[in-house]
Amino acid sequence: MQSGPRTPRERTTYHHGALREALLDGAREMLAERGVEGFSLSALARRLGVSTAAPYRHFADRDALLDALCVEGYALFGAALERAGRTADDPRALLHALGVAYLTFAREHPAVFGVMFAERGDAVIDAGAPTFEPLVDAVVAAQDVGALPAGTDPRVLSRTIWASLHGLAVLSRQRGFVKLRIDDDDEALVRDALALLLR
Amino acid sequence: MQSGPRTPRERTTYHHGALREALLDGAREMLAERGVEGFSLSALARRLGVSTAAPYRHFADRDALLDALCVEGYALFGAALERAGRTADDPRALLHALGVAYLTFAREHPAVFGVMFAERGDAVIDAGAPTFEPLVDAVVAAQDVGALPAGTDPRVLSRTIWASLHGLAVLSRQRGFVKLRIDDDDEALVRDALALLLR
DNA sequence: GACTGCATGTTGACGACTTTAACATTCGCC
DNA sequence: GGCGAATGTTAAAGTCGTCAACATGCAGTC
Repeated sequence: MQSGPRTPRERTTYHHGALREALLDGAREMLAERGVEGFSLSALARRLGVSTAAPYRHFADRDALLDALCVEGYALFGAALERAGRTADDPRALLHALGVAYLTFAREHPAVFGVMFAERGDAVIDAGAPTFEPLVDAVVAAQDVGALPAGTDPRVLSRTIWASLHGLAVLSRQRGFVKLRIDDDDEALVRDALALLLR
Repeated sequence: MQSGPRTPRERTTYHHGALREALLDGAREMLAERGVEGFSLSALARRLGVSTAAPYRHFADRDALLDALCVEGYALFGAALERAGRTADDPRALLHALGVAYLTFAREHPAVFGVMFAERGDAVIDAGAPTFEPLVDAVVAAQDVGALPAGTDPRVLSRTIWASLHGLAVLSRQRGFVKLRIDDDDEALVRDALALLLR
């Protein structure tokens, strides 16, 4: 009756007891260890000491499990952004904190981050919607103090800043900046980007 | 002795004659039609009317074929950027043209673009290096006319602008901006971004 | 407390995929 | 003309995703 095991673990009970959570936990681990390409439902079931058909009692298919992980990821991501935002008072510092949190999340959960922003169903996209609200709020605050042009649609500004952060996250995650022969940390990446974006 | 067929095509000769090119062409098509997930070496071989083992005479494995496609893609991408750059004289117009070309390439070759910037080997990353030189050159030119701060390392500026464009490309490609309820075209995305980045 | 239904697991199988080893054919060169 | 290397084929192993048929046990009812 114990909960999700982490290594190929033999069960005494016929029912696992908490397979759904164990699948999510295990999938998260396997994703972190092997990446999306190396993620296999069969291997996951094996690791949990359960038959390869068992996961289908909890998820329609492999993609549904990944979708669930995405939704979970968006919640984590949104929480991280919101937490980071609370420490800052100045709108510039706020945007900086959000940016660093953005890159940090991408660096700490590279596989989940990758899956979250890969081609997924509409349900996943909808789940992601609230995640980025802190960013829009911060942009509006920055407009109020003149750090961003007041006359422009805040959604347009948010989109640009979001894209900049996202691009930094994606490119640094896959060592894209190696091509420019600079290898700065998240802090510097965000600082330099905001130096250009804000006034 | 004819070259690569596009549909399951029967051959009269034992040797295909141009299997390597046919594989690359076919892979490009299949990638465009079905995306990376839907890309299968077996299906490709079948479509070319060749055994499933045949591709292994030309590529070490599935990934090697995709790598080759990436290298090809970088060349195409770089050429597109360079071509777009030639039409503009003003550095601001130059950056704008490069940006639009960036988004256009991502939109027209979404699958290849995705593979190019997915986690790939070092060889692929090296192959991508020259692709982004036009961008660095344009940044320097923009510094000269005061559109970008002159005192800053151009590589740092390039990195920021590159990330912005890349983020725009990635997020608009996967409908990320749906969350902000705006659905502009590439032109508008780039214009708004550069309005913030340049002075 | 036995009965029963539903959630949850297992078994076994199918078809597709990647990859390899062993064998066949042909091209190009001496 | 002959021969080796390049390029195909066949057959197989091993993995994976998925499903149908069957087994088990938990929960609630009489």
